Amino acid sequence: MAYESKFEALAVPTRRAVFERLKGGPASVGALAADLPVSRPAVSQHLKVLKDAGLVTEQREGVKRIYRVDHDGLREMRDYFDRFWGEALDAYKRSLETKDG
Amino acid sequence: MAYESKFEALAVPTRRAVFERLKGGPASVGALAADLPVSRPAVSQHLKVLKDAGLVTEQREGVKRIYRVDHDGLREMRDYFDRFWGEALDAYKRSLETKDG
DNA sequence: CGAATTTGTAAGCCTTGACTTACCAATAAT
DNA sequence: ATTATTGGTAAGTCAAGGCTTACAAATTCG
Repeated sequence: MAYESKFEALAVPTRRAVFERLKGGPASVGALAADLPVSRPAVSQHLKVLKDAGLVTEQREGVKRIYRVDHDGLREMRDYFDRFWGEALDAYKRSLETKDG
Repeated sequence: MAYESKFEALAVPTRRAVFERLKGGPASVGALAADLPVSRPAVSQHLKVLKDAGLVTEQREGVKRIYRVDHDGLREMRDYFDRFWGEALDAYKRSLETKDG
């Protein structure tokens, strides 16, 4: 799963709010929509984007659909920034050594 | 500096390409544009967004402007996902304990 | 000063996408 | 079977923004 779609998914405030809401635990579409200032279809559409991006999972329970944070997808994003941080600092250190030497 | 603008800034592929290019070291607008399939004004506009988001810094050197990764802004993003990861896992562990107990 | 270099900005085009309402499908309950 | 609950999908509207070309400002060099 590429980063591309994850960055795009998390860029929209409403969609990130859905994602952060799921951080506290699983929830149905209706429950999520009840806490947000947008319509239920809007939430449903956001969940589809998050799911396609690999950031949430869907589990059918009767007529309801329970959404949860996808830990694998979340870890990818955490790793991206951990690595970015390390590489940026390495490059910076190298530039200092070059100037000194 | 809020997360909002940083997520939005990194969501656009071209803009993230600019940011990742800067990870390897500072560069001028023209140098960045030379490596990307968009015009120089486009790169300039992306840099403005990245700067306003606190992800890059600008330093004037004569007629050139050197852009660099803003380590503070980058750390904010890294910390965001580190924290998110921890909190999501905590919530998950709690849910397991509740079910078991 | 006048020409060249480097970059930001303005105007305009055009696609993308977030949101709403309306509708349909699927499961559950009486 | 009929009704209620839950949620995905289609169609349409509207604003946001990425990109380009054209232009202007600032610095450097001869």
